[in-house]
Amino acid sequence: MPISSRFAVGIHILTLIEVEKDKVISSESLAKSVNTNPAVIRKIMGMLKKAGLINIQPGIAGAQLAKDFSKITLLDVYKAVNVVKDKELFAVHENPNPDCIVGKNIQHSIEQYFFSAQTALEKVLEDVTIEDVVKDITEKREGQWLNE
Amino acid sequence: MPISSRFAVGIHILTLIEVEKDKVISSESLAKSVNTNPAVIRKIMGMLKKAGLINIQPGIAGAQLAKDFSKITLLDVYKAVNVVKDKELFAVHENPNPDCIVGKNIQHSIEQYFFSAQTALEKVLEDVTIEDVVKDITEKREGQWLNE
DNA sequence: TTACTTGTAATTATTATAGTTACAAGTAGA
DNA sequence: TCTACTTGTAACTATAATAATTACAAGTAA
Repeated sequence: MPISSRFAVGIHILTLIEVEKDKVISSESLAKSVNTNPAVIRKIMGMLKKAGLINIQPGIAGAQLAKDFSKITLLDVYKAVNVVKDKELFAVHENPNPDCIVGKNIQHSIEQYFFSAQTALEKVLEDVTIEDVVKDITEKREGQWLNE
Repeated sequence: MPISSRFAVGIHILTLIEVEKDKVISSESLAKSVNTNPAVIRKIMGMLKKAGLINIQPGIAGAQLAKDFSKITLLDVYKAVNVVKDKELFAVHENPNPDCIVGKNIQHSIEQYFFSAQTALEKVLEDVTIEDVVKDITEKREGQWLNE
């Protein structure tokens, strides 16, 4: 089962806030761009706010980035939207038989490789910022804008 | 949601077959070591066989590795047990709005980073073999064995 | 024949996802 | 204050994967 699309949607939200920073962004307009329900967007935005990535206020439209877009990494978003728990990208079977040499020691062995793999993945995400994503997108501008 | 424990169980199965290679290994004895149901083990063993990692025959106990344990990587197991589809570790939201500059281009941008991250993860798995896992375990031997 | 095995289907409980609806509560302009 | 809008959140749904379980046909070998 893939890692939840909350991650991709979180990136989408932050990117759109930056690209459309001269506009007032509501959960409604974001939902149209993402093509989902405003409540889904609000839930994810709540997570992004909690992580200190955006500023939003009850009752007031107009989300803002809480940091410069060059300082927000994909790893920040990934952690904010809670798609993968710390050190738990890979499930390990519970309670292998401790009376078996393999059952007794396999978890400790496997986990170190699983952690290495997860860390390698997260390192890649840490090296990409919202600025990179914004550049990918704006370099392809074709004059199409939301709410115009 | 974590990557299925089929992966960890697959590694456990191959490791036990190697460590106990002088014994006759059945789905029953493997199930005891893993601490699950024999039918679960048989299903995963079917996947390992299909991937050319083990040799098993209907009606006959006694699984064998189909390759030397130094030639079986964790990536081979990961692919065999089908826990992550090719290029689909991360879900991407479907159908973003093509009338929005962000919606139109975000997927292409995001996917390249997602693929890089997934590749980095898989590269780590490719560099670990069942031999490495077996060594981790046998270096900790304390005289405990299954079926003795 | 028997006692065992594997292969596989069907069923279940559990859990996360993603969407939907509804509404209380906050905000701001008229 | 009234109105129109917004956010925050709860409740509910449908869907899908996981993992365990049971059952049994079919293969194997003494």
